[in-house]
Amino acid sequence: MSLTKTQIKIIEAAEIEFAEMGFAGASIREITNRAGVNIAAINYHFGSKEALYKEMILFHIEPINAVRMELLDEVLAKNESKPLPLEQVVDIIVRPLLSTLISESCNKFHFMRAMGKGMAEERDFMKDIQKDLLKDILPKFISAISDSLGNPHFDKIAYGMHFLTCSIVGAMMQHTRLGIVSGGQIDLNDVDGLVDHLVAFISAGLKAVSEVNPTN
Amino acid sequence: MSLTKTQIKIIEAAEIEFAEMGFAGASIREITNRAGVNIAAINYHFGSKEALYKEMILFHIEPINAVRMELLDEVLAKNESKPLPLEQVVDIIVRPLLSTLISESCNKFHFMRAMGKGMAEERDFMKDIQKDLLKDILPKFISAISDSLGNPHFDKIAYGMHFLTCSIVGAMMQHTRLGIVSGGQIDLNDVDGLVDHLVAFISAGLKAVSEVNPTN
DNA sequence: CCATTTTTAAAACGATCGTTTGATTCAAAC
DNA sequence: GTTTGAATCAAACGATCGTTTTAAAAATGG
Repeated sequence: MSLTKTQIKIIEAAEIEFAEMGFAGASIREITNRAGVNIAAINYHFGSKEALYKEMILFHIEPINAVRMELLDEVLAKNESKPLPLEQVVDIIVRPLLSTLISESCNKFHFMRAMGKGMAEERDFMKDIQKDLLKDILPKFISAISDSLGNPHFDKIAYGMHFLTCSIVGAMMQHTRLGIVSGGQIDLNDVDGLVDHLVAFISAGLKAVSEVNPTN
Repeated sequence: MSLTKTQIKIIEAAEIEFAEMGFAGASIREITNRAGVNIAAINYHFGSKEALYKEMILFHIEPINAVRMELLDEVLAKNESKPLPLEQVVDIIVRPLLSTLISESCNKFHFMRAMGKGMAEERDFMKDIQKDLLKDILPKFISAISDSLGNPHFDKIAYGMHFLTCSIVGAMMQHTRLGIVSGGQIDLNDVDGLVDHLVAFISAGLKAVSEVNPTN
């Protein structure tokens, strides 16, 4: 689905409103006012508030997921059957996501927060979006991570993937807090610094999880 | 502030509604219906929807923070000036929280999700609650963690505390997803399993973050 | 240039929101 | 038993919600 200019204007306004108010708290009128379009434009162009939210997510994430898949397939092909270094797999999950959303040309801080909050929502249509986004890539990355960790007990993979998701969603949802806790010392636009540290955090965490109670 | 039976009834109903709908999406009428009280009861007993949310948080978290502080002071006293093992500090942050909220006598899954979502909100009153909750204990734990890590560059502490918070908030907010990603194999009531793995994940992650770019 | 479709516009829809009012019930104190 | 204050109740407050309707405007294709 290719989007018209009006649709993109609405999506950009929606990113701000959803980021600040969450899905339920966001106001259709606030979005359309900010976008400079009529109130009816959202229902005309998208069908509903829910559909607008979904389109906003897909608009940004689908290209990112395509890149992720391509990168993973590429390094898997290079490595044949050998397991990849864990850091490499985690990097492919994290870097395309954050470096796309935090770039000098256009910072998508609002979208990051809006999406992070959405991933935490429990409404049915939110879960459907999450399933749509993950159904193709999640199994492949779980498999690659499991191989990298030496195929530990499945519980370890489940715990690890859970914490990995929590870390990434949290880093997106609360990105601006990184500036606060650092007293302004960390530049929110320093995507390489963020990714390097987040990949290190997650990778080391996954390894440690896979080694808890090694006698079990 | 000690709470009456009616106030506790309302808070317990609010936990469910806030967990499922978020703060903005939660309905006063739904909460009071579930609690079996009149619509006006919330404003009579708490003053407002916001005040109810704040009281719900404090009701559960203040005792937990007291336990955390007591445990930290205790082990710090035992250890005199020596830095504590990192795992021990992280354990004191995580275990009192989760073992209080996930107990056989009363599972506070709803509250965990409600609070997790609240910590991710950006409304001013939410930020005020967060500051209230953290202002006494956060500096002490930051100091202890920094010591445990050998007092690395402050950026590492900032990144680490940020990811630590993301992991804990995520684990609370999305606790039920742990059952889904594990295909039901992980018991959501197994608080020791959750805490052991989460502490291992965070501790290893913190160490790795403090060692990123060791030449800098 | 006309016919057709697409897009925008103002206005109102019914529903629900958090809160307040004012009367009533209840329990404890004297 | 009376009084006093707290607690509960039904009802309504004004405001805002997402959505729909109806009509005008703009754009498109022949």
